[in-house]
Amino acid sequence: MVLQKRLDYGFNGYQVPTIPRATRSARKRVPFRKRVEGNRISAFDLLATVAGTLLLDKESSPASNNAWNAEDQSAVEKNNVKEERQDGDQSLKLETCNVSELVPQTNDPNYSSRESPSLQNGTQFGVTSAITTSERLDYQKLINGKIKNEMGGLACKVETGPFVSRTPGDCVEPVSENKVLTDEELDRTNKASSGEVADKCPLEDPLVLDGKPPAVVSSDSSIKAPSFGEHDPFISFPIQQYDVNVVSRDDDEKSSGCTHPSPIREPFRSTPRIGDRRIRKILASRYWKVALRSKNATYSNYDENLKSGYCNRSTYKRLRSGRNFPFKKRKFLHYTSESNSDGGTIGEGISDLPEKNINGKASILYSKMHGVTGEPSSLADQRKSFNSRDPHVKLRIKSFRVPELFIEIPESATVGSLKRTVKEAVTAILGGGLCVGVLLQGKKVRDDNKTLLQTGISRDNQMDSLGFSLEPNPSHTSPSLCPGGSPLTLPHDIPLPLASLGEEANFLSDNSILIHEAAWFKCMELVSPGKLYPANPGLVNQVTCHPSTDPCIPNACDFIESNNDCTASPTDMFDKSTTESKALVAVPAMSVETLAAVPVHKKSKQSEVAQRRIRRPFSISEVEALVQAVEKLGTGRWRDVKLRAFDNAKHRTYVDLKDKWKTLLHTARISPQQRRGEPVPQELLDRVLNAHTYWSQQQAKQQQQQLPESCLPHYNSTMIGSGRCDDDENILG
DNA sequence: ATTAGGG
DNA sequence: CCCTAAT
Repeated sequence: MVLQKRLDYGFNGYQVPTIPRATRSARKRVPFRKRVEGNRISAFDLLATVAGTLLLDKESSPASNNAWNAEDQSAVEKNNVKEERQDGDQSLKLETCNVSELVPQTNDPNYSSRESPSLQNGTQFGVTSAITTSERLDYQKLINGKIKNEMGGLACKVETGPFVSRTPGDCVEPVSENKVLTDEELDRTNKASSGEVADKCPLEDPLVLDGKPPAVVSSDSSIKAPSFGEHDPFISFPIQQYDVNVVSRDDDEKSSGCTHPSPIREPFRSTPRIGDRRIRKILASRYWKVALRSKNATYSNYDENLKSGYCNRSTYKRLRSGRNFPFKKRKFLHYTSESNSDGGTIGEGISDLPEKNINGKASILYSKMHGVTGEPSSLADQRKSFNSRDPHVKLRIKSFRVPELFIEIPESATVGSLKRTVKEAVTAILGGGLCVGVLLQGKKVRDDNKTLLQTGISRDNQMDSLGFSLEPNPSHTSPSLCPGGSPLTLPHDIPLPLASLGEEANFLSDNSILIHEAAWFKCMELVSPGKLYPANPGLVNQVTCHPSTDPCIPNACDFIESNNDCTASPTDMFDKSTTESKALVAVPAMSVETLAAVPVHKKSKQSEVAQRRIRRPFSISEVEALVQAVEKLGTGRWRDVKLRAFDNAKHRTYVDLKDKWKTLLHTARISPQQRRGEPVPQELLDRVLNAHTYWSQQQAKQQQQQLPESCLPHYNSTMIGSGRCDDDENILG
């Protein structure tokens, strides 16, 4: 129960920082954003925290959880029926967590064209598949703020699908994921598993290495593709894998680029039964581990827990949607880069590996990387440019994938604009927002100063296990990317925990993590499960950062609550709620508002521009209509002016009209020489002045005399010589 | 949600 | 046009 509350509580404010301005009608006023600087927490701290928490959670009784849930569900449903279809946001997500396929070449010409199936299919794609599934599911939940009822069964299936074949209704083992993770954590931290000993390095797991991607990939299409909202002009396309590679792979086809809603009920592709617990555990842990690298996966972790643990999709949905209500209308014009790179290695100069470590030839390779969007097919051809001089290491990277993108675009947008948008996003990523990671035998090569020879890359026997990964560069605020937060990328192999932070965590170059207040909130929740910390916007939270030198050994948590000025504890809300279910409804709503306040990341200028509405100068006829309406209605009734004269102009809000009147007035008052833009006929400007004068007088009179409206004089537009007052709507008549 | 006003 | 404050 505690877990349930905590999870719900902590998962908000997610994309709050990025509040794009789309169509005016769709824009949602959001509370003043505040910054909470200095929320720092090390990934390891969080790991330790959550690991411990999960250990506790694992012990919680599923039965009791379900009991609570069943009870709660009805209550929640009653309270939130209206949230059923609050949002039809559709977003386009280009997702990939991928790694290049690298085809090492020896001097043996016969070897040159050989692929590295183990690395590709096993190490990378298998993982990717798992992530993709979970992320997509979660993504849909997040974006749409809803889960179709049909999703419930699916949700359970999704949770286990990739790993163990289960029947659709199988929702037992609600904390199975936790359990798996916990075991994994124990493996990692104590080098001793509570159960069987899993491979220390999952990447080396034979099943993963040479196995095909989990069949769940093919079922991805059944999860994504949310239905279009009726009132939402935006379309989202969950394009999970934006594969720019040259080599087509069947594995990915079904999960890539699907933009069409698919029957959610499509049965989950039955996965080859893997009964072995150990394998399952490994896979699951991998799933967790990788999933956390995406903010979406972030949620999926908990979401899965939530769903699987309580088998109650309705409650889940409502809680979810309830929490998200402030954002239901939010539109995302920007595109956000999200890291879910498999490597998880970020920073520390890995990005410059091509130049440094692969002399000469590397530059070609690198430039080709950047040119991926333009002419990806030429990548493979670059192989020929690798001369075969002995001291050189010859590499062939057959493909790269761009990191995950998240794009939302109005459905009124043209296909061309969609293409451009995607292109820009991809280009932006490739243009500098990337790190390149090097993987050797599944391990990240962090020391950039080592030579290839020293590292062993030059040895033929190592070539099979050499890989590259494209990863968003957290320190790089790529233009048009990440306006609301840097990608969730971990400096080390950080399993699950940070997933809970999602986009709210920014990883800094010093291995510390700048977290949003929401993230802080989650942390505190995890640290003190019994206590619901208030999400006080003014709260300055700090978590010291003690990155461990051993990525496998998380440090102890060291939270420092610098100013816990709790004024309104959410627990108070529980006190007023008779039932816990109500509290569960209430708390998320509160947390949303508060959590909504914390964009840590500063928006780049370009993203700012991208979000800004396009400038649409008023035409003369529009000015005419505006002037006429104001003459009739007076100033200060902009809503009426809008309805009267601009009801059809969706892009003109009453605020716009008010602003335009303001500028018109200003224009009328300045000399013609000072005016810019399309000249407004002097006649109109005169009318503006007259109307303004008149209505100002009326306003003054009204204030002085406190006369009722019916006594006010009739404004006669003919007094300025041009207009006629034939308007029956003139209330002053 | 509107309105008013500064930027 | 944006953003905020005040209704």
